[in-house]
Formats: sequence, structure tokens, C-alpha cells
Amino acid sequence: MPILTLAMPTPLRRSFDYLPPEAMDDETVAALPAGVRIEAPFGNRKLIGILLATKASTDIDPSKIKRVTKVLDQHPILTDKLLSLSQWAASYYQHPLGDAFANAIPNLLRKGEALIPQTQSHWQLTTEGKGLPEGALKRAAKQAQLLGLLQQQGRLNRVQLDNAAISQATCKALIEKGLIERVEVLAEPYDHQQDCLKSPHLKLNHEQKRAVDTIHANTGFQCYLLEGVTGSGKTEVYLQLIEQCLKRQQQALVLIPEIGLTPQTLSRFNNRFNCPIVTLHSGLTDRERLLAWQHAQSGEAGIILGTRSAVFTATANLGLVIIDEEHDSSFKQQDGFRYSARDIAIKRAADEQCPIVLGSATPSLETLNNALQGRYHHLPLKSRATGASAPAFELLDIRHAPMEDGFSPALISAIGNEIKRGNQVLVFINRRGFSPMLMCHDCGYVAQCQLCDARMTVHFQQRLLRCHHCESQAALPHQCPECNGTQLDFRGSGTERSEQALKRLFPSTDIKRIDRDTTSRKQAMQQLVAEVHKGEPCILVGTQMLAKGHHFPDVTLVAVLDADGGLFSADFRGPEKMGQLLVQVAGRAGREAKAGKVIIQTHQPEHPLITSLVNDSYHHYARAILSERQASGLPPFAHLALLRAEANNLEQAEALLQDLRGWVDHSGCQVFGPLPAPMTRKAGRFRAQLLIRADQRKPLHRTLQQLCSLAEQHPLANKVRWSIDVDPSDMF
DNA sequence: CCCTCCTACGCG
DNA sequence: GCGTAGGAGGGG
Repeated sequence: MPILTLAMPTPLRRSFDYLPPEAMDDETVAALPAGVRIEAPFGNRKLIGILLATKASTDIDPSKIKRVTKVLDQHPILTDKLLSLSQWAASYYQHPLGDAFANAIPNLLRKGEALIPQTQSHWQLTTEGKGLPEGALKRAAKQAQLLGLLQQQGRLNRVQLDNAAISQATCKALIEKGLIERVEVLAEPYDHQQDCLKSPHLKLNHEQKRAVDTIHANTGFQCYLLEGVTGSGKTEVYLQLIEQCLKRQQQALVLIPEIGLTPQTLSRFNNRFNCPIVTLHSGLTDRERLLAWQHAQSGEAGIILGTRSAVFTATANLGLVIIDEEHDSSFKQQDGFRYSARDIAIKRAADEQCPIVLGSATPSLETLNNALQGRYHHLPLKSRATGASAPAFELLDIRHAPMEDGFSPALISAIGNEIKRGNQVLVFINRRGFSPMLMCHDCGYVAQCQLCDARMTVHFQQRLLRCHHCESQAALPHQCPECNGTQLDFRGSGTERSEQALKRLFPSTDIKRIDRDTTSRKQAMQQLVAEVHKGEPCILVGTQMLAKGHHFPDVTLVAVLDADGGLFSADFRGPEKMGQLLVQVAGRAGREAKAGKVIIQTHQPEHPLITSLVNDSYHHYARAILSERQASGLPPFAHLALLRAEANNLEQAEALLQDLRGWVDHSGCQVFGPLPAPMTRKAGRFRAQLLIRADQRKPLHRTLQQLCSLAEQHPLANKVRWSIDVDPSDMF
């Protein structure tokens, strides 16, 4: 009796055996390929699982086995390569296989929808059109041209018609005359080779050319770090690599950090290439996403541009992977299946035997270390392709300075000078809201979130107190709820307060605030960016959103209000993240003709890390913190994992962790904890964690596997919600 | 005595 | 993750 083994979309870490559908003969069952979707009863519901394998028998009690209801696909929805990639990822991140598969498949397919038929419109001659004598339609040149083309080439699609400069109207006219007709035929993979370029490529400088030539020389698997300062022309390198990839008849997968950067990247790709490009990001509807996924799978799309989850997109013939801004934390999923799209992409490129390029001006220490160790091929781009000079850093010592809402007098006058010259200024403060703390001057009361170990942030315009860690909010009080005092102090500033201060200091200047609160509306960010690009003098004030990708060519001064936070962060990645953020935000200034300046306000002007970043370069800075990591045995010189636990009371969460710690085999690993999470109470739940550290991946993996199976069987397992985070990107 | 809310359970 | 069985608690 043949048995089907399925991965079901549940958090259970095992597969499930079923009997094949009633009507199916054994031979057909045996021939079912792994990766097809199958509908099967599961508890009291019907779920859609993925076929892992067929086998002859099972150990499961025969009375318990159920029959699957339907085989949904003839061909695998998850091809062999993606099936094994997902399996590898599920095992690496200790995540349930069925849920890992669910992450790799478009939503509609998860729900059991059929694939959208892949047809394309073509135009061809009707019988009447074929019988037309030569030289007809003399008075309609375009129509005659189209007839001629169709007589020569049989039938043409929209792209081919566009290339021949034949409009929709011409087609319509001939359809009305009954001479041609529109037919839907199955789409064929796009022929990338023919005229893949829409516009010529730019001339490369020496370093760019070396990068392109080096990568081009080896079309097998190799990981490259393209370390290019802002303005060094990384994108042009990408474009020329993609061009070569298309000319080899292969597809390129390009991952970018976030949805906000898709339009500008897409338009740059569209201006260069003729080939179909699909985008995959969270802004798509389910149907758009499925269509894009199918275009990638069929090979119709030459370029697949997407955010994190696009790393699982099926392709017909992958020839190149590019991860832009590889250091960006958004490549690591922060809940559920906690995978790193960058790391999975590297594995994928290895499986597909194609090159992968990690690009960044501020590479992560993991990547930099791999490059320095020779595991990745290091390709530095040190000169600025546009000819603009690097912005000058200036540390502004604000000890003893009389501050006005976070601005020192020296900074205020520097901003004033730039505005007077008709330039734009960018003010960076990595905190949104008006002020991060509301305190009563009479009794010292501080407004706290009811559900989290966190202070409420004041949002002045909305008259609200909001918690930035959960959904809770409350009305902004007029009096202290403890002592009824009326002297309520707003301590510290966020973007809203900086905006207000700038409006007061520069009443005739346009001030634009850019943070999550002002850009939540669709298109709001693009509108703001478009206004700034008009070049009128203005001051932009915002959070790290400003540091990502967007170019502001008329900004000549970048001001960083507070750089000290990153130096004293509880997270060991604090200095790395601070350095990346400062360099990225500095990169917004003086990109074109105008020289730029970056002023950093600090209480620590002598701090060796700050001075190294300002006087040397990110690269030097990164190497300095890399040797600190080595000295303290932290990643990338060791590997970490977190076992996070969350429950309605702290004791239960800690008890589970305590037991697991005692039961697990520590050999080759160090286990720390149970440690209270940096924010013990969040959204009303109590959190604790175990930290597991190992020099080698193998013992870490073995211990995690053991931890998982022990945790699943633990009596507290359904009281305490637990999850594993391999290579955590932050410890919270 | 019945209804609702909560939680523990099991999924092939 | 989710539907459900079964127990606890409250109201008529």
C-alpha cells in the first residue's frame, strides 16, 4: 500500500503520512513528484501540504491513517532546488518544515488556488489578411508595414510590435478591417539575448571595470563583496553584470532592503533593459505576487527584483544573485521563520552554481570578515564615480553647550549658513515622536506603558502617549496622574520636537519631517522626496528612513543630533550599527556638484571609535571593532543562537528554560541563562531567553536540535511560547 | 440547568 | 496554528 509523506503548514516539527487518493492507481502514485501540493484532512480541517516523498509502508497505526483528498498539481510547485533550499533553511534555523515551505510559496498557492494560465497576446493574419495582394493599403503606411511584418514573421507579440514602433491603434484598425486577429498563446521564455539593452551602459572607471571583469570571468559559484563608498557606482556594476547574465540567457535575482526603494531601482533597471522585470515585495496584492512569481518561474522574467522573501522565488535558469545593501537588518526576518535572506541567497547561489554579489558601502562584520579571510572575493570601489568628493566629517563637542531642543548654538549657525546660501540641510535623529519621556517635575512620576517595560513616547500634535513596543496609547495628560502636579516635563527629543524647534529657529524656511508617522500614507515618501528634488532650500528632519537609498543631491549639510547612543548600547552590535548608520546618512550629502559636510554632535569627542570613524574610514572602523569582537569571542568569531520564551508569567518561561538548560548536552557549546530579556515585559507577556554560543557550527546545530525536541515534549510547552533564533541580529 | 469562556489537547 | 472537547464559573 503506497504512502504519501507530506509537510503540513503547522508549527509541528514532523511530517505526516497519508494514503493516496481513492481513485489513483499505484503506478501514478509512485510517479508523483515531490513538491506538488496535496489537500489532506488534518484534525477537523482540510489543509494543503507539500509532498515530500512516496514510500511503500509506514510505522503509523493503520487505523489513524487518513486518505488525502486531492492532488492539486501535476508539476511541482516547489522545484527540486527550492525544495532542498527550503529544507536546508528549515534545518539551519530549526524551523518547522511545513511553515518554511509556506514562506517560500505565494499566498494564493498556499490557499490552493490554481496557477494563472500563462498566455501572451500575439497578433497574426486572418485568412482574409493572407489573401491580400501585395501593395495593398498604400494610403496607410503603418498598417502596410504591420501587414508586411506579419507576412514575413507569422505572428508578433506586444514587445516585438513596440520594437517595430507599431501602436495599439494600428493593430486595432487592421482588426476592424478583418485582416488580422489577436490570439492568446502560451508564453515562452523571453529571449534575453536579443537587444537586452534599451540604453547604452556607462563608461566604467578602473575599479568598476576590474569588478565587472573579475566576476564575469567565473560564472560558477563564488561570493563577492563589492565594498563601494557612496557614489562609487555600485549600481552600474550591478547593471553590467546583469547585462552579461541576460546575454548568457540566464536570469538575475536582485534583493534590496525594503519596499520603499523598489520604484527607484526598478526605474533604473527599466531604463537600461528591454527584458521583462518582475518585482516581489509586500506591497503587491496576492494575485500580482502570484503572477510575478510565475513569470520568474517560467523564465519569462529576465530580472527578479525583490525584498527579503523574494530569495525563495522559483527561477528557470538563475545566473546571478545580487544583494544590495547586504548589511541591512531587514534581510533578517524578525518573527516567525527567522531566516536571513542574505545567507540563504548565498546557499542558493552555491546550489545553483552561480555568482553572488554582496554590495554595501558599510558591509556587515560577518561579510567583511569572510572577505578578509579570503572566503569571499573582495572587490573594493574606493573612488567616487561621479567625481564628487567625500563629505567632510566634523565632530561637534556639545559638553557644556547650552542646548536648545537638542541643537547646539554652533549647529544652529551652521544650518543657518547653508540655508542662506540656498542649500538644503538634513537633520538626523533616530527617534520618532516628540519626546521619549514624560516626567512630573513635582513628584518624579514617569509615564510608563501598562503592558511593556518601557516608557511612553509623547506625540504632541496628536496629544497622545504611545508605546513604541506595542499598540497601546493613551491621551496626553494635563496633570500628573500621581500628584496632580501641572509641571509636566518632556525629557529628550524626537523628530517631532526637532521639527518644531527648527520651525521656531528658521521660521521662513520649509521644514519637512520624514519618519514612520509622516510617511505612513501610500506614496507619501515618494511625494516628499520629489519635492526635495526640486532643489528649493529646505531642512529635512527625520529618522533612519532618511539614511536608506534616497539621494538628495542638493543637501550640503548633514547634522547628526546625537551619536552617543550607539556607543553605549546594551547590544554588542551597537557600534557596528552606529557606524553603518552614520556613514549611510553622511552619504546623502554632496553627491553631485556640491561638496558636503557632516556635523556630528557628541559628548564623547575623544572616544576612539567615534574618532576612528570620522578620521579614517568605515573600513578602518569596521576592522577595529572586528578585532574587539575577536578578543571577546563574539560573532563572527563565534556563533550564537537564542532560545526565546514568552509566557503570561515570568516563572513559567524561566522554568522551561531552566529545565532545558539542565537536560541539553552542552558539549562544544556554552549555554547562558535563563536571562531575563532586555525588555522583560512586552505587550503584556513576560520574556526570557537562553543564549547558546559555540565556536563551531556543528555543535551549535546539534545542541539546538536537541533543545527543540526537548522543548516540544516539555510539559510547559503549551503554556510557554518558545522559538529559536539562529544568528540573531539583535538580542531583544 | 444551561450557557459561555477558557484552556489543554491532538493533529497521520 | 486551530478547532474542539470538557471543565469551571456565573446567571436565571
